[in-house]
Amino acid sequence: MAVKLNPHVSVDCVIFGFDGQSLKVLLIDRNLGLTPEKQTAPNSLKLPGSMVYDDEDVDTAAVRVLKELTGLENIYLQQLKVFGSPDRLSKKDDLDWLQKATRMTINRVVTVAYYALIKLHKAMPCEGKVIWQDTQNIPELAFDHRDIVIEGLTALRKEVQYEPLVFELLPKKFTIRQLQTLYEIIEGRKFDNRNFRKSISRWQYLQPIDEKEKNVAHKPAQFYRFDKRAYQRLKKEFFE
Amino acid sequence: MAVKLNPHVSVDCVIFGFDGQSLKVLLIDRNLGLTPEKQTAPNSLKLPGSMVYDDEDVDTAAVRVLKELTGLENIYLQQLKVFGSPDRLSKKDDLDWLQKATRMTINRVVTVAYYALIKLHKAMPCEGKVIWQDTQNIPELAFDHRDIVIEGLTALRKEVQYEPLVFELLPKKFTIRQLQTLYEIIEGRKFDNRNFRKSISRWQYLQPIDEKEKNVAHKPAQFYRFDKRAYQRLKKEFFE
DNA sequence: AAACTTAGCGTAAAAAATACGTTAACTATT
DNA sequence: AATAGTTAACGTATTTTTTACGCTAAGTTT
Repeated sequence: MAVKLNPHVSVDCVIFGFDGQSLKVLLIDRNLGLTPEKQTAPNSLKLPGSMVYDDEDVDTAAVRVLKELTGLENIYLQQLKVFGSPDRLSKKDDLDWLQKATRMTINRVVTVAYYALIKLHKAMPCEGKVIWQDTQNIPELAFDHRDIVIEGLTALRKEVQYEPLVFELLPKKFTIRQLQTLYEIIEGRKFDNRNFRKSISRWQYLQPIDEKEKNVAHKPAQFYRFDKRAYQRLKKEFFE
Repeated sequence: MAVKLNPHVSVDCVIFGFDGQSLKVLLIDRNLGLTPEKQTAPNSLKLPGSMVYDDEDVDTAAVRVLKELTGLENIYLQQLKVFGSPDRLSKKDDLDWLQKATRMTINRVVTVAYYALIKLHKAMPCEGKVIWQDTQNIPELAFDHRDIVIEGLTALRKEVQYEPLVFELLPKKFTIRQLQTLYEIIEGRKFDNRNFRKSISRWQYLQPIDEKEKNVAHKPAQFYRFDKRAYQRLKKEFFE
């Protein structure tokens, strides 16, 4: 490895995506491509992450992990929480894997967890190499990564109440139905469609575009887009 | 020092207190008690913090810092954010001080910032040794501690909207006026007293006690207390 | 006893949230 | 060509919450 690592601090990213049906989280199978004897036994799924380079900003390390994996930049990325228990690496499989992956003897890593929101329909270099796990059903993962995912879900559910995060997960053009479905999935409750429309009709940053659904066996829905500039302007005005 | 340190990860605590008039943050003067020639030049004020011990949970380190300083336990304490820029220690004074304080050559520390809320009127062992700085006016501090304080204020302002954090800052018994004043200071805006009373009258966890103000030159105010159990019960019911 | 000061209640109006029914526009099927 | 099936999109009445604003109460000081 060319770059010097800081063997004490890592970053891990909980990357969320929405496929129209359900909320997914990106997981990596650390056994993928390894010969059977090199593989670690169960819980081979983990979050994407990396040690922080020796002279690298921690936040930058998270951006790097995202870029390397998805090819995407300018993604919504937030610090989630630090996981700093001294026995985070207590499972033997995890320790072994870490040693092989970093070629260092490590017995403690404090990790800074981030969560990111991406538009799932975009083509990504990691396609086929990663697992998009449904967030309704998170299996046991490597290290304390299951806890991290759950913490990420909690944070997303909270933040989505106050910030228009859903637009980071939806495609550029979307219908009101898609918007409502996504809110319903994240918040885990149903909305009355008529009242939902009424409430979002106040959002000046939600703009209809000159396009409708096609080839659907029902009345085609209007497409909308998120006007980020309008949103930021309104937010600024609000604070003045 | 008897305990082995992890020279890469530290914790820093933004400790808030309310004296009835204004919101304060606890700062330490690192020159205090040093002979003049040993003192570091300007910006000698810093947040309380510590390196994380080698086998210590990061959260536990923050609890320890709080306990050592204030003697208090079971304090409201939340992770705030990680400050992980590689040039956090860029000021020469800061590096020198760190070297003296830890007796180690350190060129990078990732710090996990926490914020804590305490009841200011309680007696504390650190009394006289620390500075309670008004949050309206935070001077330049050591390291990036000014940024950390500002981040702490932002987090407090946000959280106070959704959680009854104010009761961690108020004395056990308090008046509605004190409660309102604290909200006004944290949120930086005024409330209509009549409407304020109306809105809090729905809070079932806010309970009048059998005591009123004494020796005040006006109608004495009713004292109230925060019923934490009732709050937790109501919160639990809400999520079911 | 009069003046001063903050506590504490109440009502009317506006805004937001909730509950609920019907028509519109398309495709697929006969 | 007509019918059935499906989701889009709109509107109104009711309840709840928020906002705006005025007056009396209960102490201390002079």
